[in-house]
Amino acid sequence: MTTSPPRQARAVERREQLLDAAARVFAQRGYADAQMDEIAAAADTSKGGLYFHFPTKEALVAAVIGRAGDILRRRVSRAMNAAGSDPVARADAALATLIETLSAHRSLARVLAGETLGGSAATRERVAEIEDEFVELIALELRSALDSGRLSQLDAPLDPNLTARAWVGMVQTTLSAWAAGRVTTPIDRIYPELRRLLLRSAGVPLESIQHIRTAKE
Amino acid sequence: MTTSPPRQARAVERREQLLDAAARVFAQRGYADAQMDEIAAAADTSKGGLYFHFPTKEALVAAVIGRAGDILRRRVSRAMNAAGSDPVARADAALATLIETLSAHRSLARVLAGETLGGSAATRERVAEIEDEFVELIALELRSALDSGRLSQLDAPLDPNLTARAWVGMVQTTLSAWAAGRVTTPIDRIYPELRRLLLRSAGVPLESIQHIRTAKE
DNA sequence: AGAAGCCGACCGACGGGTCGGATTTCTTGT
DNA sequence: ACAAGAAATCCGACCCGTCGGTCGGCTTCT
Repeated sequence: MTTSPPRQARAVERREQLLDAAARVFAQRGYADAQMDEIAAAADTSKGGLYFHFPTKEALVAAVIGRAGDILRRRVSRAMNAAGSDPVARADAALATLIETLSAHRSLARVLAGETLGGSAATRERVAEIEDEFVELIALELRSALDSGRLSQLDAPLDPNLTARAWVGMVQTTLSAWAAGRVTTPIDRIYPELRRLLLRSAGVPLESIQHIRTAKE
Repeated sequence: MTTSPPRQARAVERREQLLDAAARVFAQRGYADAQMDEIAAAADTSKGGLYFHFPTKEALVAAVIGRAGDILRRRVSRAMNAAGSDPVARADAALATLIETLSAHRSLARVLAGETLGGSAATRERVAEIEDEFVELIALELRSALDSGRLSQLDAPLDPNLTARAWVGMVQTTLSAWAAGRVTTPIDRIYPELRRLLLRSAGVPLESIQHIRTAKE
């Protein structure tokens, strides 16, 4: 997929540094305005050095996006599993972790928010896929929550996929606006607010909403 | 088309045609991949002709985005005013109109969804501003709904701005996924679902949710 | 020594933008 | 009505700056 299988620890580490720098530059300039020279400079190397690790610019964004997705996915699923088996608690953990992670690494948030768009159609596709993965992840929990009967008091059964998508959109848009500085509310006030909105929209009884898990990095 | 139309009107009309073509191409190719030659061809003209009406590519996207925003804003506010003074009904009308309009003109949806990103930072800024305008529009209704006491039974007062932003995000993400074909649910099933989610998240009593306004252009 | 990693001057396609004219549309004088 | 001319609109070959990408050689590890 990349230039060569990086077996040496050193190469892996360097690669990671390059990805960090690339993520920063992409996040702040956007794909089109980010030039390979600039990324190389940001990583204290040269264009040649950069091209030793990544064959094309396209491949570089792909790697950046892929890694961002991996990081998020890994953290979120770990948190969900740690949260036990209650679907609501699991969904809650997912939300909290998402907010934690994205707020701690703004560049990650911006990369996923579309700053990397503008590349090829394939790039846009990749970002959309990651979004879809999260939708699927949430939809799964929703379905099992529905089965467990915790939200059964609703007038009509909700569509798990649509609801999950709407939730993801809510969180993504809000955090992206926050990352861009368009929302001045501090994150620790954003979290409970979003949490209430989400749970309430799904018809989770208010009692279950009381306990607020404190973010822990 | 046969006789001589008013002088200025002709230019305006042509400009409109060019914007239509540009919107289509931008929507389907994205900003970077859309070349001026292609847009010109899509409008049955030449690059020179295109440049007669728009000084730069940047200005062209700006115009496309601006018009998209104007169209949406105009339709939505008209629908809201037609809906009377009840905040919930007004918000509902806004949602319905948004969905109607965007689903009827996919290119409009994709332009606003970020297919035009990848240009300069100014372009991204412009799209964000339009989003902000809608957030403000909704937040206004929310505040007056709060004042009217229709959602007062909640445990804690909700933040109008944050809630409005979340709503906009919900709708935008869902419709954008729909426009890209990532959601197969037909729009007429998306609408009531979103509607329920939104209203419920704000704590609107279920009784008020019964009446579903049928889309009418 | 040999390989892995790195450098940076250089190349060349690509596409935004220009420009001198062609063509159409409107105005005006008769 | 008609022609002359002016103004508006359009055409497309060409220009040229901008990066993504290459490559031969240099440096640093094993």
